[in-house]
Amino acid sequence: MGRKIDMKKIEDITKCQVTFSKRRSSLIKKAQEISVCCDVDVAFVAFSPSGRISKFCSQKRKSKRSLGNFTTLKNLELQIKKSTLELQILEADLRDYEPGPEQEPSLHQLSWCERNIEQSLQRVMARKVSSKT
Amino acid sequence: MGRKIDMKKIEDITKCQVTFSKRRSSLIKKAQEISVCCDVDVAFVAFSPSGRISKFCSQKRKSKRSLGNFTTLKNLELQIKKSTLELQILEADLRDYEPGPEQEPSLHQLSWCERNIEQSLQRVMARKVSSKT
DNA sequence: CTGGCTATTTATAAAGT
DNA sequence: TACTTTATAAATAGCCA
Repeated sequence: MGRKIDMKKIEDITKCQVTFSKRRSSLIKKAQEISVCCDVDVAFVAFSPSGRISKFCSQKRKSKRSLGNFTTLKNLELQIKKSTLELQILEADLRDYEPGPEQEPSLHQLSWCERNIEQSLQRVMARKVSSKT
Repeated sequence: MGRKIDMKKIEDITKCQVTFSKRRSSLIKKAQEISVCCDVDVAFVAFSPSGRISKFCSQKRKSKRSLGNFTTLKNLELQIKKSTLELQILEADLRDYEPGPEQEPSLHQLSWCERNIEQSLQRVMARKVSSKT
C-alpha cells in the first residue's frame, strides 16, 4: 500500500506521527473486523513515543455472576495468588525507579494498567464460563 | 482485499478459522511494522472461540534497575496498591464462577494474564524511566 | 489446519490544497 | 496542521492441493 518504505524507524518526526496515526486507525479497524467476523475477543495497545496510549478492546464480555461448581477452582486460585505475588514483587521493584517531575502521564498509564489487569481477568473469567457452555 | 464480505460473524466453521488465521497473521505483521517504523511498544491479543490465545508484543523493554529520587513515588505506590486491591476483588469475584471440566486452556489463559500483568507493569515502568530521560 | 493462486478491495506513502 | 487525491503496494475471499 502506498509507496514502499523501509522497515525501520521513521526519523522525520512529522512523517512518523502521520504514519502512526494512519496505521493505528487501520490496525484498530482490522482488530474490530476480526473480532466480529471470527467472533474473537481482541485487544490492541500501543505506547507512543510521546508517552500516550492507544488501545482497542472488543468488549464482548459475558455477564458476570453465574454460579457453578468449584471443580478446579483451587488451581485457578493458585494462579491468581501467583499473579498477586508477581504484582507485589513488581511493586517492590518499582522502588528502584524515579517517577520524574511529570506525574500525570505515568499515572494515566498506571490507570490503564489497572484497567488492563481487570479486563484481562474478566476475559479469562468470561472465557472460562463460555468454554464450558 | 479479496471478494468483499459482510461484517458479521462467519458461520461456516472452517471458513471462519481460515479467515481468522490469515487475518491474525497480517494483523501481527502490521503490529510489528508500526512498532518498528513508529518506534512504539505495541501488544495485540486475541482469544479465539476455541479458547486459544494469540498474542504479539513488541518487546522493547528498557533495562531495569536505575535509581532515582522518589518525588511522586507515593502516587505510584497508591496506584499499585489500588491495582492490587482490584486483583483481590476480582479474585473474590472469581469464586462465583465455575471452572468446568477442562482446566488446561483456562490455566494457560491465566498464565497469559499473569505475564500480561507483569508486562504491563514493566511497560509502565520503562515508560516512566524513558519519559524522564 | 497450513500453503499457493488470482481477482478485487484496502491500505497508505506522497503530493496537493 | 489537517484533509483530499493519487498511484502503488498489500491484504485477502474463494479455490485448490
